[in-house]
Amino acid sequence: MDSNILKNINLFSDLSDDELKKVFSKCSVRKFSKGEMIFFDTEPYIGFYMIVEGSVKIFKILKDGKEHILHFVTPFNTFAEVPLFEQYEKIKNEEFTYPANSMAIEDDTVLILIRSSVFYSLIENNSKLCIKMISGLAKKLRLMNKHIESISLDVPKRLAKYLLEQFNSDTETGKKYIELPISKHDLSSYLGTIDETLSRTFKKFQDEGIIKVSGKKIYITDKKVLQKFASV
Amino acid sequence: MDSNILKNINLFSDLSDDELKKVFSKCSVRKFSKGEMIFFDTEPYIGFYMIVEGSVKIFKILKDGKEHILHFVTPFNTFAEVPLFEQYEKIKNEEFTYPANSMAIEDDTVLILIRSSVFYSLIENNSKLCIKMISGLAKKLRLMNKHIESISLDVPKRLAKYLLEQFNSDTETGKKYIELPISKHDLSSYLGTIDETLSRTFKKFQDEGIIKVSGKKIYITDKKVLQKFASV
DNA sequence: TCCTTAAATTGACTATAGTCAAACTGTAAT
DNA sequence: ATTACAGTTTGACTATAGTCAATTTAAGGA
Repeated sequence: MDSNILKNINLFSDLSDDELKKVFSKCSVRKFSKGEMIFFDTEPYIGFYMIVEGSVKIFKILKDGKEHILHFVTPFNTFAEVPLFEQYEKIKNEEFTYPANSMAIEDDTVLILIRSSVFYSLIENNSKLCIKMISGLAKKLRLMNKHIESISLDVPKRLAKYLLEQFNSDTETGKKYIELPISKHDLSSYLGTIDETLSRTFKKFQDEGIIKVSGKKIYITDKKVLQKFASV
Repeated sequence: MDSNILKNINLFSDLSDDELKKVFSKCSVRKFSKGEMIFFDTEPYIGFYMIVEGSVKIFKILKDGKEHILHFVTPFNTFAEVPLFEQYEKIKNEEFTYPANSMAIEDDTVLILIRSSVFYSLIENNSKLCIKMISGLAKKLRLMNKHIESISLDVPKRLAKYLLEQFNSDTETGKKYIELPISKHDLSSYLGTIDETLSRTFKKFQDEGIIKVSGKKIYITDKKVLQKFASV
């Protein structure tokens, strides 16, 4: 594995080969297996991560032991960049912790760690990189806005929205089904509900002839009605 | 009103006097009265706003007419910067709309509009400004994370958290009460509930001797118990 | 001050989704 | 094939918060 993998990361796509090599020489690459923790919200912040392969969930654990999933992150995206530019001094002094927990949810999840200090020196006089960074954060904000919006809806609406998003983001044309990229348990947590309620909602949709569930494959049999459910 | 007011805006605090004058000459300053709309989520995006005086709410309207408040914005902060660096081409062609609605919630709310093009040219070779921008977005992301986390809690927890945040952010020391900066109706919408439930929750806290409500003044009589309520 | 309107509160009821416990299914390992 | 286990589903019950309607309180204008 060499510095070329960094080219795939959106954030770094404008860097020169020299810069890429320089950055790469200071990065750590690590492979995680399914269920392995990447960081806890109790440990000191040292930098952000990029996903090369696999996927990752970012979550909080509530006092009753329940987890609440904030994001899923997929290849070529970054996570845990939020604290980077906050509390500059505190990060330097290792007084700052990660804002949430993070776990690999697939085997062979390959991550690259960019330490804060490396990124600081890189970004200092590179306004193109800055602007990439801004775009990335803006995109996250947009997603979170959507997430907040949908949380105030009822569970069927939330599920319908999620299914349609997956369906529409699937690039393959003509496909009549989606493959859930995450476990149903993680999906309930992401949708802000519990396994039982999610299960019942799937059943409800199935009974109404809108979808057909077969494991992680969800056949969309009546997109129109699903859209009607999802419409706020 | 001259270009010096821009100095108060966090984002611009590092600009030179010359730069400030240049920016200011291209800005529009407008005063809004309470309840006046600033933009709708249907109109083309032209730029972001800064608050000099007053305050603003950012919200979505659901199909049943209910509004869901995403943020409150207070003086010296910016809002609606999210689309700035997304869809660069689309913004130029005015194909992009504001992502939510925005309304002044106080009389004499003074706003400055920075058009996208002005900001593009300003940020191009100013990495200090870029970094400020990044910090601002990062801060918003952090707040939204908190917001998402709290929405999954029950209403008493959400209210307790909100009251404590207000209480702790109040700089005046020794103050035993907080003054709600927004209407109770807006508060319910922000907390993701409705007026009746908020009212009952205030009453519950009052009956338990934790707070004393008198209009917008909320006396915190038992901070410890309130904290216990808020603890996730 | 009264009058009008908006904001806030209360009660009775309903619906939605969470809890708990049990049963079932599918998959992977022996 | 058998076992073991995690993941999923189902049922009965409960709790939380939303709905609707009515009332009370507060606030702003004439």
